[in-house]
Amino acid sequence: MRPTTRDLAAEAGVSLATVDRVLNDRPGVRQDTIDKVNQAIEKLGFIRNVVAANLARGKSYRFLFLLPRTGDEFLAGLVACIGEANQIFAAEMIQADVMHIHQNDPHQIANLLGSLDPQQVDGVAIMAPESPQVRDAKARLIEKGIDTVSFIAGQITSDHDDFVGIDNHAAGATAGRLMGRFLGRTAGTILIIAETMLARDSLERRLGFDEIINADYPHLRVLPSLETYGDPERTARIISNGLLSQPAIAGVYIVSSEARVPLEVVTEVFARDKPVIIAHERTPFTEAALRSNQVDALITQDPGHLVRSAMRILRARRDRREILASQEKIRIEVLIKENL
Amino acid sequence: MRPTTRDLAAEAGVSLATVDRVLNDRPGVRQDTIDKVNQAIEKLGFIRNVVAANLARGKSYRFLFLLPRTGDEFLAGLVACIGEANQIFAAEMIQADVMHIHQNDPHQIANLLGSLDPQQVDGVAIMAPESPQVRDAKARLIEKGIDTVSFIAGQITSDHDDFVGIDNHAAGATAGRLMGRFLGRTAGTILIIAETMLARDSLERRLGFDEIINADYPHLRVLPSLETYGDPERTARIISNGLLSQPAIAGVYIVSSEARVPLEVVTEVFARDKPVIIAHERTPFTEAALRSNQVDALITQDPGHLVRSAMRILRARRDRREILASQEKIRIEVLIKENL
DNA sequence: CAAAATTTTAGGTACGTACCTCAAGTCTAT
DNA sequence: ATAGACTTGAGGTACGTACCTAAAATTTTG
Repeated sequence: MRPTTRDLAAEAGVSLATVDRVLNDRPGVRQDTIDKVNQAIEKLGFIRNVVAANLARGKSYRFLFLLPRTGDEFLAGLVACIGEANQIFAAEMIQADVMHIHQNDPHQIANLLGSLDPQQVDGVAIMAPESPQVRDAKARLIEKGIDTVSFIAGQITSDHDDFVGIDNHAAGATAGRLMGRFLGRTAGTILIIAETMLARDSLERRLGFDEIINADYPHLRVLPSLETYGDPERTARIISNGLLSQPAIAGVYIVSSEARVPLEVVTEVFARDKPVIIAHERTPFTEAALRSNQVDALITQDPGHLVRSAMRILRARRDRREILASQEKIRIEVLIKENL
Repeated sequence: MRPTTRDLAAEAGVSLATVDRVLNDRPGVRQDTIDKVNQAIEKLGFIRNVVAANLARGKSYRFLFLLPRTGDEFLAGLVACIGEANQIFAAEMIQADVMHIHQNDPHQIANLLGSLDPQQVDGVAIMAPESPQVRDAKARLIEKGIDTVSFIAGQITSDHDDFVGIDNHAAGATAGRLMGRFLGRTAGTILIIAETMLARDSLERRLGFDEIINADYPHLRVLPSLETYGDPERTARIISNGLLSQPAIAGVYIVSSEARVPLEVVTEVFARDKPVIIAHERTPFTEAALRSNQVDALITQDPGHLVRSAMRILRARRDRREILASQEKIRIEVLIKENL
């Protein structure tokens, strides 16, 4: 059997109360007594039964996901995954809620973060572009005792803030490599479509993509990014324009996580002589597009894994526990028709 | 707050003891009382606190992984993952051990399974080729009250036996598609190297691979499989022979999970004019080969995920709980240099 | 209708830990 | 030496559930 606090007390030659004080960093214990207990912990290989501890504390974890308010399918999928994760984690008394934010209003995000009550929320996963306001608000949250992680987007604020998501530079490079290999000796230009290049993720993906194409595929030329601003009409217009000025389009890389509108437009415009198309994220739409050969490959990150990972990391920080890095590493997945 | 058994008892208008009998399927409760309690469960949305229940029961889960005795790197990685998983799951009183088996001796495997004591082991994850003996032994284990899952290899015995691993037909198809696309218009033959084609996984991979190549890449021809039987010398010999008779080799697909020896031989033989090489599983060796461009792509399954998934499934079956399918689905991953 | 069988209640203890109080012990400084 | 501070011990209750016993209530059976 695993040693308990009783065994610890006996081994260290102290009372249960003292063991408890040491384990929970309570004051009023002399240093050498602390050492004695720690030695006993070492010797017995005592592992605190977190589950019993949380039961005794009546503790539960309440986390919050702050997600952008757009209605795209990737986000809808994320919200669904949070619901599923709540089911799994219910047994461990973990519960996550979702709040939506205006992505382009850092002030509002900062205000919302500022208004969070440590009594109500234990940790927040924030999916928002980096900005000084948000960074400062995060720092204040941590001071208040609310943990934060950057979720999918955004940057690493400090040691207290993990990033849950993929390396977007590598994701872009992966897209670039696949584009290069799929095109083989075909020469031509590559259209890049993004919602906005102001987002750090899009920028990094593009950089990674360019790096590979420029280094290894000199017969391909990457065009300047077309920005859709999420507007279907604008998307149709700029892609058509892009085509007129650049007829020899061999590939299309859709950088942003919402691929639906760009894909629909591209599919319509290139009725035949379809270029190689690579997009991001798995949604019902992109999945169907992959099945029907409209898209050649998807670069994705598993939304379920993202959500569970964020929740596990937030919980581990609450418990002052280490995480298992290998489990929390979010992989850059490559999806083709065959491994859907 | 989440409702407790007390709330349940109050709501159903019965005592705690009766609630307990209903929850744990103990005898001595009239059907209409059972119904009353179940209605209260529905109404309150009662979720049993599994953690408190296990604490009260003093229950722990002891699982066993039966793995082949070969010394390849993929297996070594698996064993390491089991160690890591033990760390994670220690808090939930789950512990997994490893035993090694002779892969080609179904009799011995069956004997070992037969000797397991339900008092000592709660569940077994078995990585072994399918055989009637093993199938029967599994059935007897389930009767004894020990749960089983087929792990990576082997088949689905019954409803009581989940399979933890990838769809090998789809994995082969994925390899086939990548091979076809990477080769582009290059014509030639494709060398298939396997440890043995007697293993169902290798067979399925090959079938999936052939299906794609034959359907979509008529300028490529897949050669008969070369079987290494895990013997380095034999590997070198048959690959050299294969080359002599088939000079126009455009691609190499290494089907088995141990790619090291075949890769070393292939790399040596094709000093220049390297074919497209696709292999399976991520190991220190294959990872290095990918980085140094000796390999073009790896089709992998995440060993950490495999192990954790097997353990979660076995635990869920013990608890008579449902699993979250989306979390337990093992993905067929595509690894290239850029998304390692 | 009474006896027997079944069902239900009421109360307890336990799991491993947290957290509380009160008393007793041990220092340190004057 | 003694007050005041700090340190430790002993005991308790609690978390949500499991599981046990004895007795009470109800139903079934002859």
